[in-house]
Amino acid sequence: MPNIIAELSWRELVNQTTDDENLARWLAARPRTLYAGFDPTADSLHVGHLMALMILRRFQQAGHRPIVLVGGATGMIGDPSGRDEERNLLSVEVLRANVAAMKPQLQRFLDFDCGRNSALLVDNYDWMARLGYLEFLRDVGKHFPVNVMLAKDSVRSRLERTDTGLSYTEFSYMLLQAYDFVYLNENYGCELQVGGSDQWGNITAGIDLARRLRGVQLYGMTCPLLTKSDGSKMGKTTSGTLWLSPERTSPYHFYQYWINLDDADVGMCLRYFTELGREEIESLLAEHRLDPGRRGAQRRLAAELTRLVHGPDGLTTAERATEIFFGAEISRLSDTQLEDIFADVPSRELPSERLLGEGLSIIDAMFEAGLANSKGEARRIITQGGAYVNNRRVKGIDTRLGPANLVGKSTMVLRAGKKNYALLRFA
RNA sequence: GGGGGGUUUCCCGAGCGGUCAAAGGGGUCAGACUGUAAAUCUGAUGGCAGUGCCUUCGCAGGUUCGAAUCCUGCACCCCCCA
Repeated sequence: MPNIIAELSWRELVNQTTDDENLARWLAARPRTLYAGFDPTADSLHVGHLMALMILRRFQQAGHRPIVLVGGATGMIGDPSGRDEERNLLSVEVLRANVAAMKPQLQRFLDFDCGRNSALLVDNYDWMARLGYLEFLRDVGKHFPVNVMLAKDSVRSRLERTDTGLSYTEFSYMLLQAYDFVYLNENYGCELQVGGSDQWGNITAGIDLARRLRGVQLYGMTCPLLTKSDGSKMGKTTSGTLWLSPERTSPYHFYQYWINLDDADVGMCLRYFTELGREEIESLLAEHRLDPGRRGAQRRLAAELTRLVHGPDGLTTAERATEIFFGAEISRLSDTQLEDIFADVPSRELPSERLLGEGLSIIDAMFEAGLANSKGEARRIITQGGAYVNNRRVKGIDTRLGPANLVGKSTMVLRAGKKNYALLRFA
């Protein structure tokens, strides 16, 4: 079997393991079953999940069996790890819907139908829900010394803060996750848990519990926490999270995020998120150093990821839109071409009468198109020279738009700043 | 249950009863420079109309010519003692 640890190591995906000496050998001996947990806090996965997904994917390709555990139960509690505030709890119905929505996305990364190492999707609600409190305290809680729990990073850091507290509910979280591991071991032969470095405490808690409860030795591995060189969170933009579902984040925007990635982060992302080999990544980075302006590494990264997440069609759409937005002349396009290319761009329909007579004021146009949240903001953008109609800068605040400004028969392309487009259609 | 501290515009945070749409920082947005990058610099940053009106300082009342600033009640948060 391929040496999965070696593979993960050169990609710098290994932060810590519970057995540095033997883990590689243990994994090479025969196919193993491993799991990673995902909180179903939304109806889509996002970029923050990518690293764990890719790790599971690599394990599967190396012949191991990955289990995706969604925390239908633990999501109701909330993991305090890496959180500086108490969480809001989610309702059962919402969690259910979220879990269901995640499945098709997972299928892009993992093969759920490939024989003996098919991936598995489990929801801990299925076993947690019927667990009685007394039973749980007796069988699980008994094995957790409170002083050990208090020493865990996730708990201690929260207790050190004076402005927020830590509820008993969140404090108990690690017991639940520990129990998950034991449960998966008993029922699916799962012996390894992987997660972000902030999961270390929870993972080791599970390993301890398994040893005390069943006398079995389980393993854990964490990957580094994903942060960008400037300290901001990967996959977060001003407009919010970068989601994996096309409904929430269009392929174009997804693609653009990676194109725009800082030089400093592109190597890391290629290693973490793509399946390109070591040599190929090295040579991409070498080229990039010679001519960073071409953004060759970013382009490749964006292409690989967009194809993986949105398929070849999604990639094509994204690339074509990019071409137009950052190059070609808009005025030559027909209505159908526009519709195609700008499919991702927010559009707004207005009655065509508004173009007649005096015409539509540029302030109203920017506001109606959603490029400004208020007319004051529209005014500001225009005054400062950031407003464009069909990629031509608008000269002044008194500009009015008439039928002459239409591209094709009924469309107008507005832009605020360098990259924010919106369409106005007139019917 | 008792005592103390807190709740300000996107975030942090300052705010003598009037000159507070509210300092400062961060963020964000736009511009310049660039490589659809980073850094830097400039400007903007409650809403609508323009030198005025409206909404905002946890919630609800009250005192006052006038309150984010004072009083009362309520809610939530934190800390300490039981």
